[in-house]
Amino acid sequence: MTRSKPLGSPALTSPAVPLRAAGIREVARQAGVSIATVSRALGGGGAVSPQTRERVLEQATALGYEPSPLGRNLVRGRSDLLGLIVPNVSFPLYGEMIRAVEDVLSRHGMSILLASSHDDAATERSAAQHIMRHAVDGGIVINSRLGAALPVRQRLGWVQVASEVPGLPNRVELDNEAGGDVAAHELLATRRRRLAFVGAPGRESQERERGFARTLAAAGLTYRRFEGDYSELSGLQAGETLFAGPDEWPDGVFAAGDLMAAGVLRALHQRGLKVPQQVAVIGFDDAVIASLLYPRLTSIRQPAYPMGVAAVELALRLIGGQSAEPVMFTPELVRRESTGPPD
Amino acid sequence: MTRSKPLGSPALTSPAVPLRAAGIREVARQAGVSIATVSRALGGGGAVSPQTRERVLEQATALGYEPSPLGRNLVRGRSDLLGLIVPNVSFPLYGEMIRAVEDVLSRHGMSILLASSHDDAATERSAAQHIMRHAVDGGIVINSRLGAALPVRQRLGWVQVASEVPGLPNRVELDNEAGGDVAAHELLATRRRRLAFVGAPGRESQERERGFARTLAAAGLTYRRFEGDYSELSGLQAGETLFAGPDEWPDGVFAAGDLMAAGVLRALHQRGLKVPQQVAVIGFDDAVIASLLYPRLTSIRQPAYPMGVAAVELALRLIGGQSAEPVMFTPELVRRESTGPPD
DNA sequence: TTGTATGCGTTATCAT
DNA sequence: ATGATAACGCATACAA
Repeated sequence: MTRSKPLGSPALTSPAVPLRAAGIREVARQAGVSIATVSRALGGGGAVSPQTRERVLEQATALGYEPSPLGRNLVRGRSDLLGLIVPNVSFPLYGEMIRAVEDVLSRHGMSILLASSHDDAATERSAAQHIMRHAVDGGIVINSRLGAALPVRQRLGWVQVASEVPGLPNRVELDNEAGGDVAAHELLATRRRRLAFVGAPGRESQERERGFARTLAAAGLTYRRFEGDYSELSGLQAGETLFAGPDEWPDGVFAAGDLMAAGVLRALHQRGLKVPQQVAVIGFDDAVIASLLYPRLTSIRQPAYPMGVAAVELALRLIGGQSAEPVMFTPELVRRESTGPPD
Repeated sequence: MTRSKPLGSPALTSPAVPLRAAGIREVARQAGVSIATVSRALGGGGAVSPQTRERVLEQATALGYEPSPLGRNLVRGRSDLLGLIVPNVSFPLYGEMIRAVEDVLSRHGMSILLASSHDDAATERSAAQHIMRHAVDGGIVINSRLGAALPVRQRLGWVQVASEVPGLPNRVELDNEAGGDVAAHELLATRRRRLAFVGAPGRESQERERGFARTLAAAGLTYRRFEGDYSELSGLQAGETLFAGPDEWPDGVFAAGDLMAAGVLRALHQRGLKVPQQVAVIGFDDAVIASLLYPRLTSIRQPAYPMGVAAVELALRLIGGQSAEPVMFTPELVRRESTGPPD
């Protein structure tokens, strides 16, 4: 990347508007009332005579007055802010969740304070502290590495989504095992018998494999396995390994992530194998890329948006002092072009 | 998606820790000093005797005290918050920018307040107001539809990235025209002569096309064009249209976005045309998906992360009262498998 | 070095 | 219906 010389516009440094925005007292003075009345006229709380409210509103808009959230929050004891900690902002799945959180929140007049954990415990901890320094009313942690060790007051209304540390009371989860189960069923239903699994480190992949393995075992089948790291490259390597020799190629592959499935597809292209005629491939997550691949990838959908919605609602309920219970989501198969009858 | 029954954990409703966190007075009392001394001991501002500081710190940690950001912000007149308005959180390119902003910000002890504009002027306006209600020190707007009409006090240190409304003094831009130019050069260099452009509404696509057209004109060439909407589907339709008849197929296509390029690739697959042997394809943005496509897509890279960094730094400078000038970035060609010598 | 006192901008309580 | 005033939690100028 290159940063060329600055554009021709003049440097911007000095303010173009009054240094100090008008405060409540100024409005009160101009309107000839007390600050208490101004607060009532605007806040909608108490009773104010129509003509007084009229005058106040008039002066308020004239002076461009808007209540300071700082002062307001100070006295109310809350900030209308919700913390959100995600492993990686630029990962599409998390983007979906963020979008969900934001959509719900904006309906409640709240905003979201964002931070990343980079899948690292220490970073997550400092992110949480950072966020709490802003007096958020609550928060959501996605894929927490810390779990209960999070420096968070439980009462604040913090919710964990797909936490790496299970067992917390206030959480939103995905039934990964059921996902693996569905994948196995789809492959079996399309008459695949020589199966392979491409996994990755971490609890989620393990759970997906467990469901996969259990269903295969029930059908009297085993499978080959390859350990990747959720990257496309590791999927490519998996594919190259699985389809190396001339003997006994798998005719069905289940990858614990769409990126790895993409890698497998690429290996298959390079070997000149037809998908799904010769080999069926199933991914996990159903990220946007799934439908962009060639052929379009069948995947186990992780309902990111609904999970995000559930998480905020849980947090909001907690903040409101209401009771709340954990929620479990079940993934669903999204059938596309990479599975189907063989040959 | 399915939401199954709640998990077995007990409902969580009542606080597990002291209702009210210890305040500065409590610490002062326990340490036997005044609140002013506590403030100094912790804030690092004034001078405090070592033993006093010792005692204060001791009590502070013992009581689990942490200064309220609300009170602090109120008196300091700033919040250490930066607003960030993006069109769509789940769009990878914006994800990159968000990541950049966050990385830089965290180094300055600041946090980011996020909102989406959904590429809609009204939504953008309300998002901005929402954000400003939290007394942010400044902000960044990506792809603003409002431009100078943004309800933002210039002095606050707001920066616009790739604004739809040009001419603002505090902005970060991409030289789209140069990008189109580079694309044209790459196609010409690989001996393509029957070219096509797939565009979309908006200023950015126009600029990219302008650069493309100018360079082709200089070579005495024209091109066919198709108007899409940045979606894969529109790219697919473009491809189907361009390669419909038996006559005079293009041998090089430049799409104003990677998604549309993906659509073109798919159309080419369906027609059984070889890329790049028969047709070369170039996308724009170099989003993550570019290298996931088959074949891997050559694209004009929009340096999202560096642009994000530049934007925060600009904002930070503005907030600090320093002068700042607009910055222009130049896109670069990322050569992959979808271009190269014909046949 | 430490304490006192004031102010930040608002809401809420209590009189009037 | 309206006004005076006390918080809210902290930082800081000033006095000691």
